[in-house]
Amino acid sequence: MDSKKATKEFETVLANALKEAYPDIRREKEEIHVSVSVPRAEYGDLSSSLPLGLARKLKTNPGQIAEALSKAISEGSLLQKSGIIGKISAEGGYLNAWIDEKKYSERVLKEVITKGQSYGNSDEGQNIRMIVEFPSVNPNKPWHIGHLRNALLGDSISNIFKAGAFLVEKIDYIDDLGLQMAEILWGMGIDESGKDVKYDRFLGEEYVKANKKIKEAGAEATRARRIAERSVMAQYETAFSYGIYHDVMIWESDIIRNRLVERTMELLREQGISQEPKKGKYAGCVVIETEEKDVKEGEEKVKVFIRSNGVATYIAKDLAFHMWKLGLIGTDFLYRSFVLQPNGQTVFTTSKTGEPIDFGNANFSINIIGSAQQYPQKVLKEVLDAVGKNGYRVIHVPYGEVSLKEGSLSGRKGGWLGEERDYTADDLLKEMKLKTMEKANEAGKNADGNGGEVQEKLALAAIKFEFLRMDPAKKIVFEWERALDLSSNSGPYCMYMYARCSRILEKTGIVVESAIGIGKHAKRDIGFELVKELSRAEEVVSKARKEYRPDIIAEYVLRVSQLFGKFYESVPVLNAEEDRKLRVATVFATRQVIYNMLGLLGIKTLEKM
RNA sequence: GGGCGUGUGGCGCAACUUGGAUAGCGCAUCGGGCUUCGGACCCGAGGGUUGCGGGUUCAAAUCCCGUCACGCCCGCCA
Repeated sequence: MDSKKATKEFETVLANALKEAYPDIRREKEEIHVSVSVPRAEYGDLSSSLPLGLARKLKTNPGQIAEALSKAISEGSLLQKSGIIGKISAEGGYLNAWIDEKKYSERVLKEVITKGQSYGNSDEGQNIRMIVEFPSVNPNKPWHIGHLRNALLGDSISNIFKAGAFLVEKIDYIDDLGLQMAEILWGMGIDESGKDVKYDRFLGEEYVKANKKIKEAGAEATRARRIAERSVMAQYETAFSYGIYHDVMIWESDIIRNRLVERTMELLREQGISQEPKKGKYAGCVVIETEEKDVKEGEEKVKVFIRSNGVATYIAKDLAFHMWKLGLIGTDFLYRSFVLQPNGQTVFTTSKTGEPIDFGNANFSINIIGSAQQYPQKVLKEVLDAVGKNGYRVIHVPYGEVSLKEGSLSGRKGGWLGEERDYTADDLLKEMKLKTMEKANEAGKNADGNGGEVQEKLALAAIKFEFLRMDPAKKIVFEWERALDLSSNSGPYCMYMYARCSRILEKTGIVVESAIGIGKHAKRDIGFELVKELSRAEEVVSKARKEYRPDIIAEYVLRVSQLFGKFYESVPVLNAEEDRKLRVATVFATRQVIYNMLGLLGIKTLEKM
């Protein structure tokens, strides 16, 4: 019994009433559908503004139309006995529907209890294969809080799609060839001979040489890879501490070594998508014309894919990567285990030696990439569109930058380096643990009775909830004071409500399954409000999936928790006289919904805290 | 110059895609509530011309046009 069914029933009644009362008027199902909403409690459980919409057409005032429809419903006995809508009334141009509390409560609670951990899931994905790419941090620095936001979004969106029966592959792209890696090697002491030539020229030459060497799997490339792998291993320690896991990492050096770029460019040339200007500014490059005009130059704007020195640009490598993701180009990638993750699953990596595994070949890819990269992502989509009319299969989920009051977190400038504590994912977790510990001591609880596990989970919940509860599009200005504020709008708050549910259930001794069918009074109280909210889970998760927005789920689980908080204070469960079993079932279902929804955010619950 | 995003009580956010009845939540402020299932809780109060100006509509935070502010992007970089 999800909320959609109640809405649907109401819509059918409305459609039939319309047919009865105004046979000449035609309204699309969709129109009736959008007129239905959830009003304030005093106006019932569902409300339709249909009469307001018809007023103009019928040249009658909305109140009369509502009355006429209401009359048609009662006289035509349009409310079915087996249905869950018990009453409909007309008021101020609206038609309001009241749900039968007892029937609805029983059906909703039964469904939650029966489905358990899969409540809220759907099968809309039909086992479609998809990729979520995140966070693809360069292997030359620790994850800062901006990378963390990316990773948390990617992880949660993966969960949300898995809950929709999609086959999700979590991929991390490791750029071990970029300038940043070169800079590191440089810093670590590359031969600086050649100082007699112009410095920029020397640098450029070295860069070309480095790219060549990598193709040949030369010594420097091996060294770069070794350093990068060590760095990624360290970054993954951070990921693991946050419960973030991947399926496979794709290394840029392996994309180059497997000649994916060349093969992609060949394909583009064959299809006449790319051009090779013989003269002018782009002589010697391989370029693709874009749809827009370059205002400054007054000529066609082009994107360079292969530079005149023969080296592929970022966009070319990214295109090749996506051709692979979508199975548009063959691959000889070999994989080996990178490390066994704490969740028991191995994360694989592309490698020079290993075995072929069936990664990639996805129907679509969701890329969690900062909104600053919307332009290159758009170009990528356009080119993919031209190649195989498949551009729509790349979905860019842009998220707002995380910055500091004093400026950016730039890796290059070291903005992530703080004075006392860094703005890294590691330090944030450390600080949050201290904070939850402090809070526990204030409340007189034994803070580290479980070897710090409780504080660890609470700290993770606080951080994850804080980062996921707002629309990804919004940018975040990070401040320690606010980040460490454990207010009521938080992960720990939801966990607290969950723990309270657990506590009650521990004491009831009722077999929950038997609670069904025994609700006698199911009054229109806060408990019913709660049940109605619980019924929305699938609808909510589905919306979050459609919009790539975990914040919708955070908002929902917070609402459920708040309603439970009120329920808990005002309605006795253990000492209930009439509705004890129904209330126990409500508690059980609430606990399940909080568990499932927090799970989608990557947050683990605690039985006691 | 062009593109994208954001703008909602002092602060942080929700509602905008699909226009509906009194714009929700938290923090902060003020005032209440532990003999009852866990106080990391609950109840109440004050605080809003939804950046600004037009338009459409019976009805606009929501749709349209304009405008302002802030951020990001528009390189043979990555």
